[in-house]
Amino acid sequence: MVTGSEDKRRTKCRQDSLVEDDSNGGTLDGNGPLKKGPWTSAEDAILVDYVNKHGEGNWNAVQKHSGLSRCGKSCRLRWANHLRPDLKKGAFTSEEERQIIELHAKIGNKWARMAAELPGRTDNEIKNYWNTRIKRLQRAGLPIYPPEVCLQVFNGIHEIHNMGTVQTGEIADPNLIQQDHFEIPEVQFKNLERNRGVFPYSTSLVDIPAGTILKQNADATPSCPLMFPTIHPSKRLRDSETFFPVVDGSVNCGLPAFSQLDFAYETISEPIGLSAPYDSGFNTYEQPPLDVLPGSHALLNGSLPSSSSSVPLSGAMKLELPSLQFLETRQDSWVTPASPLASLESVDTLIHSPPTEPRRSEYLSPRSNGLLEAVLYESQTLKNLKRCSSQQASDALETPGDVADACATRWEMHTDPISPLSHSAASVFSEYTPITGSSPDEPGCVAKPETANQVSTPGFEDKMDMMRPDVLLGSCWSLGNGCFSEQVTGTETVEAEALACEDTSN
DNA sequence: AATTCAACCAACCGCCGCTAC
DNA sequence: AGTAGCGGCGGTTGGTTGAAT
Repeated sequence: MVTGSEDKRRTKCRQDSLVEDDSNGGTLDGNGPLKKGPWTSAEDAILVDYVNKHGEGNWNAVQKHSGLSRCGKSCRLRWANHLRPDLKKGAFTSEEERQIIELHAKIGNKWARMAAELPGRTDNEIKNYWNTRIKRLQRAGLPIYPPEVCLQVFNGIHEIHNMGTVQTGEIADPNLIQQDHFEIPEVQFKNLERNRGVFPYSTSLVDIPAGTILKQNADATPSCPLMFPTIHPSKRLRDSETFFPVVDGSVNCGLPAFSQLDFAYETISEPIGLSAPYDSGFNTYEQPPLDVLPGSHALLNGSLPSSSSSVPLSGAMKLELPSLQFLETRQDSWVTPASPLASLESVDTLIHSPPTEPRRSEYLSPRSNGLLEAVLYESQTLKNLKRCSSQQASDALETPGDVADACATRWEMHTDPISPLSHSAASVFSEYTPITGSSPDEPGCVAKPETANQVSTPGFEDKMDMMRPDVLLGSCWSLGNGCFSEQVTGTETVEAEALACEDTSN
């Protein structure tokens, strides 16, 4: 029985090795079927001889003229990867490794382009090296990019944004690579890493049991966020589909990466501390990590994936990160309309998620709108907090003491001298710890499932509540395949009401 | 000594873009 | 304009090797 894919494959093989058919079937030169597998030295000699005589190219003619029972593709590959005289053998040098990392940070999985920058090296070689490295770093829970590269790339992006433009699409001119044009939104650089470095409680994010969706996202967020390798448009959707595979056999939110990681929205205006952990074993980068956090991860985890990464998060490593769609649709909820993120839409229109409550971006984040808004937000938060206290005092599920503790905690979090206006990703996630339902840093208690139904008055307060990451997170989760169902149950209510508020206010 | 596992490597596969017809 | 062939690219797979247990 021939499956569709098999049939397709046959067709493809026929196309790819048409010469083979011609020679074996048509001319039937006696070579028999095309050979596969490792090349022998004799075959190598034949191929080298042929190329020396006829030059490179016209690979399908090799079999005809040399009697080699290899398809043109195989010949080309063999020549390019092993027989070319200008190939550099041996392990990568430190300089080459550094180049690879930098190039990957800039252009992603463009192996051929990278190979062009590394004379004597092949794309396959670089690709293998990178994949191996990724696995190693992933296993070690380290980010894939060292701090220097992060900073370099980040600066490049800032330059771009400062110029009011965002480089999108392919880098047509290889020289542009040197100019640090990237395809990744700036926001990618700011998420977890900053929070990790600033918030003492941010590490709880990575304390989430490995393999959870949160971890996946945390992993997907380059702790030293650089960029996401360019994915072929035709593959992006496919990648995004697989980017959130079943994790630990239980979690499959069916969401593209960044749907949660983006909740590590930035809250600090300080210069980004791109002090990401790095591969300490990487000899090119000797300085110690500036901010090594337990549980930090490489860009692609899980099997980056793929990512990206296209690595199924759980097994195969996807090296590509998926779409930015949730990054944009969710994170921009915390980004001012003037945020450069908006211009990033063009980064990859294919990956933008369509119906994801764009209205939420209408709510300005106090974290991104200056001190005044921040003060207002804090004021509002306090107001909500008081309301929350009174509401919770009557909540049979909690004792008065619990309420007091919870609110005290919330206040503490909100008056955090370090980041009075911030939610760390960790805090966001911790809010959804089903144990108590209390949110450590929740400003208005609104997202708390038990109290969600108490938020019935549309208005500014509710808007503010909806701006809260836990609300957004809940709505994001609610898009999943039932994962975090407990939380979703509560948040869906919030979200519904939030949307109702939005409708009302609109 | 046997087994397991990770790292490495080579090769294949499928898709895409370009070009010639 | 449509199609087929070709070359190239990126992802993936499978085999080998060596270290660890």
